[in-house]
Amino acid sequence: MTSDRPYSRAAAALHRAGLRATRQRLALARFLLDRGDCHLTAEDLHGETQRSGIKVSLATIYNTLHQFTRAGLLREVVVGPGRSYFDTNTNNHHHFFFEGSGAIVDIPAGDVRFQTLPAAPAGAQISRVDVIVRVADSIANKRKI
Amino acid sequence: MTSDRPYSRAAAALHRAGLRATRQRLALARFLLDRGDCHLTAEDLHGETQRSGIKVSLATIYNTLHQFTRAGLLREVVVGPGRSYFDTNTNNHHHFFFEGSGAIVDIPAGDVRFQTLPAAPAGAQISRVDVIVRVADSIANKRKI
DNA sequence: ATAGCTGCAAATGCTTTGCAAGGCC
DNA sequence: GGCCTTGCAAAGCATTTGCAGCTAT
Repeated sequence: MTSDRPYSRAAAALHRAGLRATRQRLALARFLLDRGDCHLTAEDLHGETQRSGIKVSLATIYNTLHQFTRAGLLREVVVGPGRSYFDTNTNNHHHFFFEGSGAIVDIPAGDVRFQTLPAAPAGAQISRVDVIVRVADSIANKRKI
Repeated sequence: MTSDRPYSRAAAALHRAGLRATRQRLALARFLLDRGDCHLTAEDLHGETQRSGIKVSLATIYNTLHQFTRAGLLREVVVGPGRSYFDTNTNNHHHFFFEGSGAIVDIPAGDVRFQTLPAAPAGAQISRVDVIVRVADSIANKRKI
């Protein structure tokens, strides 16, 4: 099941999401799904596609990232104002955020277990619980947040 | 101890933070410290001061909010890209985030208890653990995030 | 054929900065 | 008086949008 060809994985994912299999979306899907868990900004992804000779405009990257997120293929992680990461790991898990470098690193779901969680407010239901463990790393100010 | 005059509370807080007690900072400190726990954007605060006839420029609001945050008088809460709230409650606690309306509401620290927390990565120490409970409210799209 | 996509560039929205004038200690 | 602050306006950055042309189905 994990041995599907990248091509069909990406195409299937798009099809499941009800999105047309355009050249750009296939390229981005393959870029994101082939790689293991990682965290990218739109800018990062744009840089990588360009370096790989794939022509996709930044606007399309943004649109596509949001479509993928809506389709459940990605998760958006917000750690600071004006800084959105898209996470290729959509399973339940959490994040370390390095305040000095601005990097984020996965925390496996099993490493965070709750003893108590609040009830959802009346008329609302919990859609997700995000835990961000902020850590102070020594490489302070390498990249300001 | 809670009966200090607002004036001295604000002035004392500034002094403790090593900030000069200027008219603007005193006004903002009083605005923020007198009010119970709440969550404001820079824009919110600017609107309120203006409505109260206090003249403070938006740039100064931003600078001051960050100075206060650095001094531990406020906490910054980030829930979406391009949306920073400043929280007047600096005690350990967490937040509900209403995806539909964009509102945030405190969760008392006691309502979230951990059974397991990950160890800090090598060479780093945990500075804070933020829990954001995202809830889907019915007022969807009142304010897009 | 046609509804849906893409790309560019311009627009938006939040936030920061540069610098002269003003105010606290 | 000297140095920190302020305010304005302009710059900056990440992200979104409008619209003409292109493309999967």
